[in-house]
Amino acid sequence: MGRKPCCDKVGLKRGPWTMEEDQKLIDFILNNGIQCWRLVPKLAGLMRCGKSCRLRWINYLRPDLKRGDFSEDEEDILIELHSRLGNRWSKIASHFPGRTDNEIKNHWNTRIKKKLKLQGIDPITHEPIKQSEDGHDSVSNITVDDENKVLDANANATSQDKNKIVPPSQEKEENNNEAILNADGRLHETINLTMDGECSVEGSSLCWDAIDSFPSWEAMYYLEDVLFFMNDPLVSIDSFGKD
DNA sequence: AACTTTAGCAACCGCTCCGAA
DNA sequence: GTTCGGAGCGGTTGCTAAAGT
Repeated sequence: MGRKPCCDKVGLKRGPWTMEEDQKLIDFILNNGIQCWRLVPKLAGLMRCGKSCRLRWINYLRPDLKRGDFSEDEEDILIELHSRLGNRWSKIASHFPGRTDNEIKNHWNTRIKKKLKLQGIDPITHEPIKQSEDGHDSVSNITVDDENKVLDANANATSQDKNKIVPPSQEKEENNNEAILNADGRLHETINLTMDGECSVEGSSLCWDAIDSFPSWEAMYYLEDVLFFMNDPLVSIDSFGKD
């Protein structure tokens, strides 16, 4: 006996969502919450499969989504995380509150891959691209001409050393569990970053593992503040955040 | 102005994981 | 231990707008 499909596809609408559909989904979830995605379209009066509703909500309709371009700092952190976690987009996304795995994946594939190649870094291995004799690198399709563009770009970027991308492989330490996220110049304490992508602060129970479980920007600021005060012996973590 | 190519993004597909029965 | 169903994930596709010719 074959497995039942996640939904009866006959008669279901596909393709881009309309504003009315969006509104129905938002109204339903805000009023009822999410118990079972399979039931959501039925109860919300949508001719969509539950999977489609889930995707639409997570990637587009959630109220806590942060939309807009990625900042330089976000890109740096993304590159760093990708070098450690690979294409585990949901794990990576859990470090970017308000960003979705889909958004991060798209941004990586359309922009950062290109950016790294222009910098002579292989976006898969994060190692410097080796040049073969015919003028093409051995890993991707970068040509000598592209390399010249890199040199030009670097020449123009000398004043932006702060944002210079260092291939993570060159800065990896012996202990892979330790990552220092110092993109903003303040967040420089040690964070435990496991191979599973879980992130936690030493001595604290703050930990998240997926987009849906990521608290909010407040939690991120809280984490940042905890990290800031951790060096201060006069401040107890237990008392932090209490009024 | 018309056509073609490219880039960016939303959405879909198929698979795996995990918990419940 | 096995099966089933729901949720989640990553790869891929397809549409649209912008850029180039």
